[in-house]
Amino acid sequence: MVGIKDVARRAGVSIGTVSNVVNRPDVVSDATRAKVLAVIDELGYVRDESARQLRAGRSRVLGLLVLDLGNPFFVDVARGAEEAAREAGLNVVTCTSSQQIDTEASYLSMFAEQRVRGVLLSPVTTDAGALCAFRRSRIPFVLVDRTAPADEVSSVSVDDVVGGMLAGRHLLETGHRRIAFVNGPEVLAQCRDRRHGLEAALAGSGTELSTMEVPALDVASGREAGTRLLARTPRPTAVFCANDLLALGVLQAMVGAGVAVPGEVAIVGYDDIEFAGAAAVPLTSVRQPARLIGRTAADLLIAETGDGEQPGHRAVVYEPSLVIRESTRR
Amino acid sequence: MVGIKDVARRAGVSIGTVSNVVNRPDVVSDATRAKVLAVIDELGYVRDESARQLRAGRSRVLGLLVLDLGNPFFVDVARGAEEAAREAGLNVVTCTSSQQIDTEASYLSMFAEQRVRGVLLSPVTTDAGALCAFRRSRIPFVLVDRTAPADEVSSVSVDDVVGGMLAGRHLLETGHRRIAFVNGPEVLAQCRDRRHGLEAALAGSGTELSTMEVPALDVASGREAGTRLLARTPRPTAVFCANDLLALGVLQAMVGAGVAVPGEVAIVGYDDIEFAGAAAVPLTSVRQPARLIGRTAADLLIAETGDGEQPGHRAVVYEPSLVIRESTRR
DNA sequence: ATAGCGAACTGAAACGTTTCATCCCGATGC
DNA sequence: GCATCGGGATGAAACGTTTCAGTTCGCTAT
Repeated sequence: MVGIKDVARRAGVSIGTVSNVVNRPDVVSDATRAKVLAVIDELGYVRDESARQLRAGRSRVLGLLVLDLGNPFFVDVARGAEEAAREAGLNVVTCTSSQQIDTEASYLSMFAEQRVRGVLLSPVTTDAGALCAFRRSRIPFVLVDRTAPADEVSSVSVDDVVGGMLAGRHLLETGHRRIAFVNGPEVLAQCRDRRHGLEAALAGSGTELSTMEVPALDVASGREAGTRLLARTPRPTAVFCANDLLALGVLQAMVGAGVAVPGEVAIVGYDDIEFAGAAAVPLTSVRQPARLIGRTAADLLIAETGDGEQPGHRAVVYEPSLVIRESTRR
Repeated sequence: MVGIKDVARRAGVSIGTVSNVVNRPDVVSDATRAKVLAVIDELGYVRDESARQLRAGRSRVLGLLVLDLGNPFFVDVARGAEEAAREAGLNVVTCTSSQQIDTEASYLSMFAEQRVRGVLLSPVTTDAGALCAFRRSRIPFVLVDRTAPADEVSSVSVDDVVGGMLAGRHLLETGHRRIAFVNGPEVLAQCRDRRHGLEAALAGSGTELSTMEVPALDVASGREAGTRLLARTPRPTAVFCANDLLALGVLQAMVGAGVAVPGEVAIVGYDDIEFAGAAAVPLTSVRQPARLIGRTAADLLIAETGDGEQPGHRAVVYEPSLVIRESTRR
């Protein structure tokens, strides 16, 4: 591998000069700069980021750890974060914890070893050891899609309780009194909060609510849940899913079994991913501003990693909104 | 930041011993090891990967650069690659070129600066400068979802010509004689090949084929293409899309306009992403073994980065298959 | 003529590891 | 009692940068 000293020798200048040509081209004379650049090109020199970073003490990358990249919601979050990072001259490396607490821990320690500039984290759970251990590394981080006391850490999230309530109220208004809630793992705060919101909306309405917890927030789990719901008697007249992926799965099961949606069963999803509108029956869904979340979180993080005075932590909470489509049309 | 020498001082041992505790615990006595580990825990020492890598000369990560992470097909490819990498004790950092040649170039040079162990690349185009420039870095790489002469570089792909033919033949067999092809940017080999396959299948059948090139392979572009197709007279009786995302968009436009699918217009997609089966009308699609592609590519790459004798390049080509669903049912 | 100045460049230290030759020392064999 | 051995620890070199205190040198102002 060709290094800076090969370039220096070949160009007949010192190592420091080559470094200057690369990093502060203005302090070196035109003639020298041209000569060095020519040699760099000739030798195909590429500077070694690890040496650079070792010297600098910190890197130019942000870590982003999300629950599931198979969920377009998080892909959009990632896009937003990348945009913001790019504007600040930083790179983002995106990883998936797959909702596994140990995968999360392993990626966090990888980030710590890389001396990442900061971390955007959509945590599986905030009270477990992995996060606490990471805290000790003193690397700044911002929680994504998850609230936290603002005196401890910044966070950007959407009010999931309100989201659950929006869905619940909408189902009440459309006349449903036997509702099933297909929820993801309750370790996830999102899932707990959405349930609480739903329950609050339904409270005192005399509605019969049954909750079913599935192991993963994906289409396959939704399909399975849908099949199980079909076997129930009496069958619920509406299904609220913690997630659009689950909702798409449930929908598939219904359509496959010849059950009319929304005629016999209404369905509400969550996230309003792009595919929700293109589904067998376009899905009513609780929309979250995914891209904005990613962007805001990255901005907050970048502000906290700045060398200037620390801006203090903030907890940004966005409001979700309900997008009504065919799947709950009366 | 606490370094190895802080640990050494505190534990009353040499730097080398601490390093041994971390990397080769067996060569150090039980007593010393325990003492050092205690200090590591107490001080919260995390080793600095950049220093480690600087010394080692190469990193433990593979770079993966795909065309679009918004496309679930590539998410699956990434999953496959990560699986394989994890088994080899390597990490994968995944990036998206968004089909922009300059974004691609920028990520490739980032990979080169990181001294990544190897790169999995789904290139925008193989004949442009970005790739040639990267070649000079001597970092091993494998092409993903793209063929190349096996004497130059390894590749893992699916036969897109066959895929296009499968779609074309199926539409012929289902009686269509006026077909529209909604294609992505023709700079992408995938798009060119699929068109060639389609044209080959239709050749001599007296079929009227019109091709429309859209700027991006996403749902929005599909929707737009669908709207334009609706305005045509006579309207095509079938639409083949270079991509499931496009197909979903076209489908949305059709359904939105009250055009019956497959009654008035049949639709065929490509990739068979999970959402294809859950669409408004379940999509007929050309399936590609996404996860297997990622896995195989990573395996090939890892073999090439091994220190042993070089295994030589290979070009793996998988066969696509047609999944027939409602959208082309007669 | 000389002091002073600034532009351009140099040389070496420092960053935090890993590795390897070396050293120490107690035990073993004769 | 002495040479040998080997487990265990040490110290320093090396990795490729960046940075910064110096050095050189041609110019300008006095």
